[in-house]
Amino acid sequence: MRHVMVQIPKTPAPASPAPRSVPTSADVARLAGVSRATVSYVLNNTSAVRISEPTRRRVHEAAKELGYVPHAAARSLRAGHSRLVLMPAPTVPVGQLYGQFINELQWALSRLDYTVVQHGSVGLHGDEAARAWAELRPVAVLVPGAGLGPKGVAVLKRSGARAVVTLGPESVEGAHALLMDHEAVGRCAGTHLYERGRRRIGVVVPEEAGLEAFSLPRLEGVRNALRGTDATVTRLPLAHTEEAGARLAARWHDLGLDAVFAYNDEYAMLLMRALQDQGVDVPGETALIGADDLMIGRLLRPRLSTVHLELPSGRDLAELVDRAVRDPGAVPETHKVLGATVVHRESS
Amino acid sequence: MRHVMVQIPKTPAPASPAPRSVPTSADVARLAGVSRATVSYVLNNTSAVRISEPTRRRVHEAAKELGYVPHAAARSLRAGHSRLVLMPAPTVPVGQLYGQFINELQWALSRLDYTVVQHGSVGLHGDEAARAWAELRPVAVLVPGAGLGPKGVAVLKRSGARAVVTLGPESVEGAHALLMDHEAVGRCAGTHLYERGRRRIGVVVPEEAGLEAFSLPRLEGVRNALRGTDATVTRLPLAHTEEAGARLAARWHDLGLDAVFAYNDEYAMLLMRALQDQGVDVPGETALIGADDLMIGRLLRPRLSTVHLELPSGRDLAELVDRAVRDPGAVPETHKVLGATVVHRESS
DNA sequence: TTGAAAGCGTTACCAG
DNA sequence: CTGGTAACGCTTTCAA
Repeated sequence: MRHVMVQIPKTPAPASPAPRSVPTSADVARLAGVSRATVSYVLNNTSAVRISEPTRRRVHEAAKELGYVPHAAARSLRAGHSRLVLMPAPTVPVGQLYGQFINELQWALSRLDYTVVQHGSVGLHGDEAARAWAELRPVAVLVPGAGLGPKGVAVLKRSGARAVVTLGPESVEGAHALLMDHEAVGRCAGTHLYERGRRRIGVVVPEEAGLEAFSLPRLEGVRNALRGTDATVTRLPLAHTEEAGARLAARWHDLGLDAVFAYNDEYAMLLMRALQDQGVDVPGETALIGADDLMIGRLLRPRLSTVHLELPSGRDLAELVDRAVRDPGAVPETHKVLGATVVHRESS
Repeated sequence: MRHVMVQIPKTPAPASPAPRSVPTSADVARLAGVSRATVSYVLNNTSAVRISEPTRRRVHEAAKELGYVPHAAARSLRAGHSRLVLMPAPTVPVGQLYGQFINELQWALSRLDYTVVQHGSVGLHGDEAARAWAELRPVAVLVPGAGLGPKGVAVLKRSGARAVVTLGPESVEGAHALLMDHEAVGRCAGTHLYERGRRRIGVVVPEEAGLEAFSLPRLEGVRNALRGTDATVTRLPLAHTEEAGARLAARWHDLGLDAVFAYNDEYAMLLMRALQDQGVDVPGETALIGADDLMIGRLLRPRLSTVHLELPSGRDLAELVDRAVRDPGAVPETHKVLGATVVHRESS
């Protein structure tokens, strides 16, 4: 059902103060009785020019009185470049792990005097999105996940982006790459389960769209870990609903698995509950391991084994961006940044 | 420990193709052999002017060949306004509920031809942040939570924002308000627990910073629900860690509570686990209710009672924004938009 | 149907 | 130390 807004009457606004047009630096200059250049010098603390203290004060007062705010577009048009770092806003509900990383990154970049914006590019795909981003003439673009091709990188660079950094499974021609290879996550999990003596291993693959970029490499990682052994790998599609969990658990004995890597801790929790409701002993009958090392894993009984991911620090990435911006000609760097380690608890 | 990036050597870039400067509409015009005006007409499909088909083709081809992308700043500078809707990027790890809402909203706004960006304003507070936003000259600003005062609203409006919408506990002078009163959430929970016969009621208040805007109204709501009854309300500060949960549970018998409203489902899960580890029966000895109606609540045993929140639809909000932009003179609307209903499961 | 020119708000250069 | 002026890229009015 659509939520209907309930309007609350308010007293009419008190004679709105004449919708003046937006004040410009010229207005400030007029009010302060100086030239526009002087205003610019004062407000930007230009060190090449000395302005008398009384003049400075008059300018600052005039600016405050008018509520003057500089026009970023005009400024960067004149300057020929901006300090804007753009990243697409996440379109899928993203874990707290990633959210925290983004935050750290934003903080680190703003310390370096960049403005960070997340562009809500819903429905735009690949190079289409790249064009939309390019219109804002960002000095750098950070793109998590796949989806940006060499064409897209070229568009961005031709539009003045001095650094394009991808955070994803593989590097893209022309862009710096932070390789976050989720294959390693699966490999960790697979190896762990094998070492614990398990041989018939299931791998949960979320049915929710948009997660393939992570889930398929993780599945592949398990396959790679077990290639050439006597273990088998079974792909287990699973939607993140109670019913789907129950359905999967219902056919558990037919599946005959003795271990599962559950994509991440949230799916692991779902599956653990479903298995327990079904009377399947964890880890006795079936070992279970998740990934992402979320808090909920520690709260389950048995405590959930998991693959802990170590993302790069926001500061490191911010510095990479800054370096790339300062030296755009440099050969794109490629870094492996996804540390994956098993946290062995009770469920495996 | 700081994560160290591991560099992977790459083959040098193949003689980077002459770092041309970014192509402008003048370049397109030159290549197509027409004037800049014609380029603008063609690329914007200006209906007031008819351009011959061959010319159109030449312009399009030239634009594609150069990889021309229009300069948003120049465009909006000339136009005197932008189609940019700005919202601050969330600084605290935000629940999936809110994340989904943001996404829906972005989609709806882009359907209406707005560009949505989330501004990473870390460290900036209140009116300081408002100034930073104003520099981008957004046509509308959406601000969740408190923190924006009437001064901030004024700055934004003087900078040309035709709509300022707050989503928070109270309305702000001059801005449209979507009242998301979390007091109602607490009221629901308190009433529910009272009706279930509970009288000594604890309320979890997260110790994590940045959540006060939600947690305090929720606490207050419980107080309001129970004012004038024989029930007592005890404030329970709690950090979201296993240890903090165990510490709280350890003194449970001393506290002598028979019910808890746990701020939200995540804190409820933490507390439920700690209580169960301590041998406290839920709901027999202590009833427990969360909020936000997350998936994890359904997976707990006993299943977690919760307060379900109904946020406004992204479409409704997008339409409010659009209306406000089209008619900036209108009296600011104030809507109550937070539907709160108890979902009674097994834990209360 | 196309072209020339003005102007949006800034800043940097160069005279006073 | 300060003021005039040009230029950034684009759209739009007016003239051809």
